[in-house]
Amino acid sequence: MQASRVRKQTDARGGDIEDISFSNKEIPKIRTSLLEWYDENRRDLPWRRLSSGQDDVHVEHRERKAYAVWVSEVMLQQTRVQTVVDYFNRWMEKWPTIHHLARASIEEVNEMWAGLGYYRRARFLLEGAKMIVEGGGEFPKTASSLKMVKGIGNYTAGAIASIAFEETVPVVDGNVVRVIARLKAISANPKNSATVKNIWKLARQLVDPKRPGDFNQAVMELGATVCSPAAPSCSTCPISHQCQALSLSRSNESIQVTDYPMKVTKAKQRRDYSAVSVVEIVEEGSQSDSRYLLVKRPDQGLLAGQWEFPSVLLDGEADLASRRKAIDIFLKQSFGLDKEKSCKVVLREEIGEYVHVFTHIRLKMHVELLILHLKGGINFLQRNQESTTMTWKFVDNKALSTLGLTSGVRKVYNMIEEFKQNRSDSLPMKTRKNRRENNLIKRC
DNA sequence: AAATCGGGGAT
DNA sequence: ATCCCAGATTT
Repeated sequence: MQASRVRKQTDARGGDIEDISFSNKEIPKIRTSLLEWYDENRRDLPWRRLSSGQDDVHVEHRERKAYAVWVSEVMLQQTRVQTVVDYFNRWMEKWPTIHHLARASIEEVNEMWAGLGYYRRARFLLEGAKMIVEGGGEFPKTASSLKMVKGIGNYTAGAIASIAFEETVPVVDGNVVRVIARLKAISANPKNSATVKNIWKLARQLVDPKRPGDFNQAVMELGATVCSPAAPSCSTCPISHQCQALSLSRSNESIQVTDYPMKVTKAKQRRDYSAVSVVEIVEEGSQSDSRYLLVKRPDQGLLAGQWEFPSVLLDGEADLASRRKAIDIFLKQSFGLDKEKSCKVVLREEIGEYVHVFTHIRLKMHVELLILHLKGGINFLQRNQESTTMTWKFVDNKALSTLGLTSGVRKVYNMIEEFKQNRSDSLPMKTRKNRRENNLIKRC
């Protein structure tokens, strides 16, 4: 009892955050000003074209909108509007309704999502679509029933319910936290669960029962365009008169609007190191059939289900010899490529390093290009693949440039392309051919 | 409560 | 470099 009191979150004046609420005077002002502003300033976004409101009575059309809102909201989790637009359009073109999506494969979905990040979201979307369609096809229409679907949490449930079905429920995302923290000058840690709970309570007070979907979008739109994290445009803000952070900043020089919400320091990333080998197979005789080897990552964990160049996670910073040894072992165990077999190394060269930064990992990749000449060609790998669970495929140059790839793999491929470009610029064709045939070919 | 899970744009 | 984005799930 005592302990929980001590930890209780407070607002700027040291008061109890649970005592903060919107008065009956400010609520209608905020609703009216915000909706008026939103009607004038809302961005024209693809998922808004279908979801304008309450006047469509046909169930089918309404559920079509709900599906579009669902897809957009999941894509928008921790992801900027600008990034989502193209992915959303491609997705809706391929799977216009939940019934189309329910028939898709996880492989198709993964490729469509490639580059967008947080790949669990895509898997949950597919699983949710199958669940709904196979369970009778009725789209869940309330926030509480929506939350039963994997990948739909508090925010997304509120967003779909209010935008597609006009349920009077709030949403709280990063924008809403910021807007409300400033409106009420809440200096408590915004990551603290008690603070989050109370911001939900405040958002619930505000949401306009006449236009819940538009109101929720208005708050988020304000947070994204006016009440921004670093440089809010208070002079153009429609609810600046209700903003306590702005008011405090005017009466106290040591206070700024951007002090709200409180900044939370994040943990440093773990440091990982990997050896990446871009394996290019050159078939005997036909130079045009040069192909790259891609392997599929496990369907759980980091970058689940995504394709990548063969790579090995290293113990730490490793020297060239150790990295090559690790790659050799990987290729032998996964594909039976080893010294006894009749393959030739046409080229093995270090391309460079690339540091890829995730939210919680800082991965330094050592990239090499490994051109192999196989007498049996690609079929060689086919025969040796039975002993492993590794899923792999070959992709030619053209396909690689259009394929859905994660950002890191795309970057590595660009390094390879650049390397090859430089090499062919600096070496005449004749020299290249001679060097390959006379000097660089070694036994594995 | 803390860790996991991407990627990119703005500063 | 750092922040943070229309977050959710797992541990």
